[in-house]
Amino acid sequence: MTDLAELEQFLTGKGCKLTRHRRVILQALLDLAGWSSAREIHTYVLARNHKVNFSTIYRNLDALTSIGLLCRVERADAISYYTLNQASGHHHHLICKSCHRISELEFCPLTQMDPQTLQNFTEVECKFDLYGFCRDCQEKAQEPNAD
Amino acid sequence: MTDLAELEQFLTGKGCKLTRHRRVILQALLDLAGWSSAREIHTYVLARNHKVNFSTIYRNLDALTSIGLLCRVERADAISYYTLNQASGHHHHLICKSCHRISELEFCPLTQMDPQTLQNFTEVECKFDLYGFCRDCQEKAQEPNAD
DNA sequence: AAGGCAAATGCAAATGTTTGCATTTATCTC
DNA sequence: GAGATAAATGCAAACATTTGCATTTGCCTT
Repeated sequence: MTDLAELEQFLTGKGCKLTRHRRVILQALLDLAGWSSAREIHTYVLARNHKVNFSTIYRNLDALTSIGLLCRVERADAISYYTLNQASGHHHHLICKSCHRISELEFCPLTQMDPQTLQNFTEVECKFDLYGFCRDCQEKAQEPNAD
Repeated sequence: MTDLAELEQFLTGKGCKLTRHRRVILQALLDLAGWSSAREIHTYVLARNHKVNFSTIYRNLDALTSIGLLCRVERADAISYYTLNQASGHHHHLICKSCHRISELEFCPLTQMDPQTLQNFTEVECKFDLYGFCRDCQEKAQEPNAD
């Protein structure tokens, strides 16, 4: 989904109301075109003269994530980042602990697990992410005067 | 490790100082014998007349976790719980979204992954936990007058 | 035992995020 | 289109947790 009308249709199809704020937030996510924090999105919509409360941003990012419109990732510094979900569906992430670059992982551990190991738990959600140092950050760390 | 002396030896072996507070916190973890939150541990040590600051609790739980003495799990309600690490080594968890019961998983996705999918990331840490409803909570949800 | 140094601590303030509650808004039904 | 209803919002306060900085403490060397 790459245009506003399509996103809005998906939203109403899920029984969500189409508010002015939601439209502005979705447009921000389209414009920012990548991973953004709640703060960045808030700053962006304020700069476009839309007065929106911070908690409204959070509540909407949450709502949009639970209907599958957004993808949420928590970086190593504990700040959450959001992006419009590409068609690829359920997936996980590999996140750099230094530059915070996020890349996708096709692999989902839940599909590899023997059902009996789940001990009859139902509606199982899989929280899985890998944190390491990407190639660029390893190289930087080896330079003589690197920080 | 099930007694204080053994824990203390492990601590100093890792180059950590053996402070009064650390001893008290370790004893609390031994006494509480299961999963406890920072708040619960703080309350427990205060009740035993040891005045310890909250941030000291957090800093120590963090330090003890990074040297492998404790195991930390974040519940679905975003509160972190800690317990003394049993000998079993690296593992992950299955956590009930309703009663917050925590059970162990032998399975670690990182060991199942093709190295090339890690895109040359180094020092890769695996954050993996499953959240669902345990058998007991499913049954309770089906009772006519359940909440 | 005395002195020095790094690690640990107390305190207060800040972090990102969530929540309770009164008010507003979008959408549905007539 | 008017009115009803549930969802969405603004605001302020709360949440668990972290951090900066000055002070204290444990431990190593002499």
